[in-house]
Amino acid sequence: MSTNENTAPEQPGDFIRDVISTDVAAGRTDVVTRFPPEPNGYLHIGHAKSICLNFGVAEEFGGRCHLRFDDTNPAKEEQEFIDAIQADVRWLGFDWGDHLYFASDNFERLYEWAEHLISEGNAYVDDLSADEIREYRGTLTEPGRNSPHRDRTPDENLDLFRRMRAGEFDDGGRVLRAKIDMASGNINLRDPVLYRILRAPHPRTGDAWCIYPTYDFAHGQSDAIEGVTHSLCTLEFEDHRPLYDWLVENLPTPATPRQYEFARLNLTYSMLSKRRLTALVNDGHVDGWNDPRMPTLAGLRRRGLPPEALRDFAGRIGVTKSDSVVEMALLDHCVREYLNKHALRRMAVLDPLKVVIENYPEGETDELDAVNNPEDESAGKRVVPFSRELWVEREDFMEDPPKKFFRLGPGREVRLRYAFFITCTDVIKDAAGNITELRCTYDPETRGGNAPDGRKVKATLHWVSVAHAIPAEVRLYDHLFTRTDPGAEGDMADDINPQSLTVQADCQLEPALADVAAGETIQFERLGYFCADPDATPDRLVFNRTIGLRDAWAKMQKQSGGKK
RNA sequence: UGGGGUAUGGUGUAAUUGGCAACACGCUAGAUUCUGAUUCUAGUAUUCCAGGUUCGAGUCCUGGUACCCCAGCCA
Repeated sequence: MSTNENTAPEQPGDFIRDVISTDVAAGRTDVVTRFPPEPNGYLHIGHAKSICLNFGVAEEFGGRCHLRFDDTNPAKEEQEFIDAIQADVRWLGFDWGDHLYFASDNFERLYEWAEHLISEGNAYVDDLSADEIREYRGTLTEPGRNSPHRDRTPDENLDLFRRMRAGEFDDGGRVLRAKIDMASGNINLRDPVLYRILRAPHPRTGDAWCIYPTYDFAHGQSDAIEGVTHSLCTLEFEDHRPLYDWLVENLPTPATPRQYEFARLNLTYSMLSKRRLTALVNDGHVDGWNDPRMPTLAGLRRRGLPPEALRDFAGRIGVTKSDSVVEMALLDHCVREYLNKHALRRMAVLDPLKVVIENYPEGETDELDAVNNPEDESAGKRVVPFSRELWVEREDFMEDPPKKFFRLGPGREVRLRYAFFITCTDVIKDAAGNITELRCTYDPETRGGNAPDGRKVKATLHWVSVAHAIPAEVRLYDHLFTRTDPGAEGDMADDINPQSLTVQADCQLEPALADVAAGETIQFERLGYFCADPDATPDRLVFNRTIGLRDAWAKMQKQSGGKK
């Protein structure tokens, strides 16, 4: 992932990198970070920011980055997510080597440390119910009250805690709490719960445990056990840092990791909360976690976004502590910029209109050279078949074109890309007045796309030979939501874009598209970038539109108040 | 009338010890073009507010304001 440019620092600095630089300068040269997902859903583009930060920082400072699953709540976690998350991180382009960890690997040690806390008088078993604990906790402005069980002796607590582990109590019957300060302004310090009783099969530990540590009791300790030096997380954990530090201080941990918080990513027209993405999937608003409209890595991948573009995006948005909303247009730009340089060009007609070249001999076929990628000569050329009957894009013809419309119209001459100039001579309609076919003539002298007499045309159209065309379905995706801030007012479901998916069922592709590798993103000339979808069958290919090309004409039409 | 954070163009970020507010995206023009794409050129617009210190403040001081997070036995 490193560039051959040995000068340009591709990643600008940020406050996190500043902190690490300072630490390194002070002699703490070992830099260890970690990406710590909970396996209760799929990764999304917000996670990509964190992944790029954690792995990027580790690489830049010659350290390492761990992949650690924070799997402390078996009620919500599944093996499917564990597998998917690993696949997504790899796809994004990162490698954790041997450093794959699970918080659950530390369950035994965490349990011992809980007993340690109890022995030191720093934790106690509470019999209060969840409701009572909430009530005793106080409010944001009023201090809490001590639990009546707060002053049990260490021996009594030890006995109770061991019996919790042994399964003597019902789920939720008792908890272990840290003994800190029920009057703290920071609610996380009002005797936070460290262990709860929960009988649910754990994807890793099965039914070995019926008590599970909370996030707070597992995260920092896992960092310490792994030797993580810089524990990077999002802003909402800022209030947890005092607790993180308290636990590390009061436990015989092998190291003292430090937590730093940065702002999570927000993106216009999308929603990046795992809880709400889960709801989109479960409520059937999308086809699954990898629906191409989803901001999940699996969805973006299926839509055809290259991981390079995502990494570029992550680098450009920066890392700060201020809440912000990044425009989707920036992501779009990163995608187009990468694909413009790397994607092969092909021709495909999404909404076919037949053109008959009247002066072209029937049954004859010509083979024309076409460049695979004008931005990359090494991509070579291919041959495109031409014949008397062709498909062109329906919207590239207007019977009564306005002055700004450069494309085909009665009596107009345009270029067919890499082929010939053609002139429209007749428009054929059905009984209902719909245009069913165009009759044209071509100029044999313009073979290859240029006129020897130097005459110009105002437009170049993409096309496909009818006799050689491959049928396909093309799925056009738009923003999943109509608002830049879905769910900001009312129900998120009300903001779903009813036109987020448009299916073009009978598209016609040039033959070279027959054997595109699934997952490869290609430019359909003049239309956009498209990616073969696994839904394809032997007799029908399926393509997803990754993103359209910028379209000055469409913009003009929009601005002049819709189409005419 | 709790605690923790954050404020720089439309958006996201930058700005050595206080020294001409910069980069990118977007947008608007124009040039080039066998993709109305790409590329190129130009333009557009910014320091939350009020005081203060200073020759000079985005940066330092004082006082405000706005917004975000926290009352899971979720992470």
